[in-house]
Amino acid sequence: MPARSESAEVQRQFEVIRSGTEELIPEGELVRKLERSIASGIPLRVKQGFDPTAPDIHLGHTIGLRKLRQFQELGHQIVLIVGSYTALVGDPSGRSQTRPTLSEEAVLANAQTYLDQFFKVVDKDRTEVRWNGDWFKAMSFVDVLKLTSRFTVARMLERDDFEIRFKSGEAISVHELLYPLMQAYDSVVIRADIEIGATEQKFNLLTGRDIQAAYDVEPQVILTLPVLEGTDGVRRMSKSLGNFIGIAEPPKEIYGKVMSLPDKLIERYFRLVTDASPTECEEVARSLRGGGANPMTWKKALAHRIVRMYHGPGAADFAQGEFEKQFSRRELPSDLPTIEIEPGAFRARDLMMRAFPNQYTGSSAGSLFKQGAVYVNGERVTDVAQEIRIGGGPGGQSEVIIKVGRKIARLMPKGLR
RNA sequence: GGAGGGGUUCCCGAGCGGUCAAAGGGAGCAGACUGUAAAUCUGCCGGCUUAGCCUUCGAAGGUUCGAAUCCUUCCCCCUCCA
Repeated sequence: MPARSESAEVQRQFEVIRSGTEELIPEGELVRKLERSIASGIPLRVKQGFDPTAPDIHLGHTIGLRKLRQFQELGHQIVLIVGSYTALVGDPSGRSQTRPTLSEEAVLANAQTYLDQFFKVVDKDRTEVRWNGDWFKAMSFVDVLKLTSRFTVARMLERDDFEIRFKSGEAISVHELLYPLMQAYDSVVIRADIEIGATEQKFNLLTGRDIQAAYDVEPQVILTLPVLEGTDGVRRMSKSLGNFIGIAEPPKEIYGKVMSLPDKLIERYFRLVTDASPTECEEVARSLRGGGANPMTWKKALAHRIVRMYHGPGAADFAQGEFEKQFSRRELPSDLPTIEIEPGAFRARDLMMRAFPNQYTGSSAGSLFKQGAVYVNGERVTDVAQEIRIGGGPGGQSEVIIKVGRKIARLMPKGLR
């Protein structure tokens, strides 16, 4: 290949890699790695680690996964590290508290679910999956001492999370200090050329460079990506905060959650978690800023797009149709959850609790009645004791629709139909 | 090892013998308004067979008619000294 087209290719790849990133450190090293890779035909090894602490991949994770996908399309080798051992420590990043450690079994159980979801975004056939337990399990205490001697306490405490916790008097367990070193050591073992992660991972990623150098491995380039805000519009998307949109969630659920996002996140979501081109994103931004367009219109397009990416166009159309039906026209959803119940007379509150099993305690259900949140067959019911008859006898209804806030369910007598 | 401070309901944080299921804020849920947006206002916010009762203030004991509040022991966290 002539030198000119090689350098053009380096330039092209560099631009793709840099797009959408927060930081790329150091850029010069990336250029050199790309030059060497393109000249030799040996792909770069691009690493990202995941701790299988909770078995749901959400849109926040997809930012990194989509970047990995880009690397695959550029012909590079993706290495996914399943943090089977690091999960036992718990990443202190962005934490104000020590994480509870998970049992080994729980970690293994989560990992498979995780991988299935990874491969909705990255190409499974072009991915190397490594479990870091494979090497950590084999390490002796002497090996651990060797690793820990390569880093100093002062440098570790420079790290923002630790510094804040330390100064504010929060507990930091010694084993948490090991986390960045473990992640760094992963990079030594797999000889990572590039490691990607969210911005809060910067310290861990940089530690990887130092530790690699200490083990005579060429340091990795680090690439950080923006952190996605969750459905509350403020805090980072996270399962434990309950503000996440999981890619394996049902289409209607994803669509609905996207619609509940604050308007100010529409453009950001388009840019960070959809396959919209930069030109399209620009158009969205212009339209929103211009003030002419109803933000809801764009949000619906966003919701449709995200559902389509993970469940296909049919599901996206369905979710949109259902949304319009249920929330715009206030009609019943076509897949109304139905619960069969033995015929008889019920107090309204008991019936409501039967319609939404395990969701309410007697007290919370009672207060919802008081607040006028409960509708039975379209009529607001405020008396918890109001009698409702289901099925056979006189006054017995063959179908009762109960609506509580945004939730809705149908009760039918057993044996009918 | 020594000295001191602290552990309160999902989170922060008041309370320091009865009037405490425990102020206030945040989060959450619901109602009004709406576009399942934002802002605003209102209500709920331990549980139950709900004008009453039961369980809660790190754990276990104890004092008292009565304890989140006092005492004892234990567990945990932090600060300073070594």
